[in-house]
Amino acid sequence: MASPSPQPDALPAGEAPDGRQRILDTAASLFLERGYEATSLREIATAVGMKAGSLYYHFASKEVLLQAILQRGIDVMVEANGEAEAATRGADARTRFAAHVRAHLAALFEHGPFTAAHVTTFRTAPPAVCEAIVRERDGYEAMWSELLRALRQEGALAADLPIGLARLTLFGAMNSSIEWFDVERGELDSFAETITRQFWSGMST
Amino acid sequence: MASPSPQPDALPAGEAPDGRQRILDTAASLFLERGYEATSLREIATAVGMKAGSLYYHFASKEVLLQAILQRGIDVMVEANGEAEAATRGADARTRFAAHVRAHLAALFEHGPFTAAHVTTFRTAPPAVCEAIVRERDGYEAMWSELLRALRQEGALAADLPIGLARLTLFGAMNSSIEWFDVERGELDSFAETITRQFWSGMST
DNA sequence: ATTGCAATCTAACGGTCGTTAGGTAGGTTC
DNA sequence: GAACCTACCTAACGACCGTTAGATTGCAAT
Repeated sequence: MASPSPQPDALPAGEAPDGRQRILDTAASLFLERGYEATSLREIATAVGMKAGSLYYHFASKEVLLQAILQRGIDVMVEANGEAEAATRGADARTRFAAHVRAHLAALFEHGPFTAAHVTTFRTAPPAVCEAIVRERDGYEAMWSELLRALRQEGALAADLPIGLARLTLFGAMNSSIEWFDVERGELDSFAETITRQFWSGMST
Repeated sequence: MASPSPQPDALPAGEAPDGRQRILDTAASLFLERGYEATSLREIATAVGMKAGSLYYHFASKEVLLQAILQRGIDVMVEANGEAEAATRGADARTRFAAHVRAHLAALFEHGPFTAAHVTTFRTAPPAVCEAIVRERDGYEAMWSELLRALRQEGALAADLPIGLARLTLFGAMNSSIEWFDVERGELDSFAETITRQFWSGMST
């Protein structure tokens, strides 16, 4: 009979991720690429070098596996956001905004497939999984709303800016880059700067 | 043995959609809500009031059904875009831009679930389906790129605006509204105007 | 050497999936 | 009224799915 998950999610220090970690990485990649329902546990197991039944030593069900991945996706975002916050405390408004944009994109492209898999999978995830992680999700969105509200209060953003809608369009633009931005070919810094300028100053002359 | 599809896709004039049409509508809704893989033919058939096997009188396979829906999704977009083009010919740059934004959002929310299902389903659709519709998709995207290029040439958009990237972020922002905009509660006109202003003028003061 | 635990495999279970062959009811045409 | 066509239904097929119980392997501690 399968025992409960024996190890935490974050990999300890250096190298050689163990079985559970490799399952998480591989499954996140496959969920991102093909979707949750279209990916079978046998596919995941084969990619990891196991048999399907062995996955149940690490995860109680496919849904629990997805939940762990989506959870980790938020954790990556929140952490990147916190670092951007700390690194630009006291800086001018545009610099802070740019740092948060860059942090969000870094979570999507530079810290494994977890955040990207979260973004593409959440909407159609099983209800039980959504409910289990929706609180942290709301928390991350609230962090962004508070940032925009603070910038507006400083006079850097338009006084009549609808913050909720502005955040959603910004999220939509950044998250959609999963579908078309190739982190191997483009520089993330210049990409982040372009998106920042686009939203900060608009497209018109 | 099932015969080939006996009727065209567009409903003729007035009322009472026939079997094929109701299958398309229902399947598009379900694909949009739960995703393609997560929706079974038996679910679709039950929702339409049929048995699963009967769907094969109208569609040769589940993939062909999806392809018809995605195709229709593009058709709706292209048509809305063409109307916006015709209705604002000769108008000033911002008016034309706003009309195209409004047309794209109308395709998402006011002409059935086809375009929305297209946007949410295309990325993870079976390769054969993607290849079958990618040409028309590219065509629609080219229409937008040409619009932005024309506006830039008129001097209405920033001379150094990266058109490809600007189009992608705009698409990302508009299409993401599928996840959060409720057409029952909000007015589409004011929503379109807010997004237009956001991209045209930016958020900063 | 023996015990014990962690991690994986084997082999199968019931269920659901997309799909198909063949039947059938009702309307239209000759 | 016989033939035909349209639009469904019935019943099943094989494949694959998530999941489980129990066996197995290898290493660590005793």
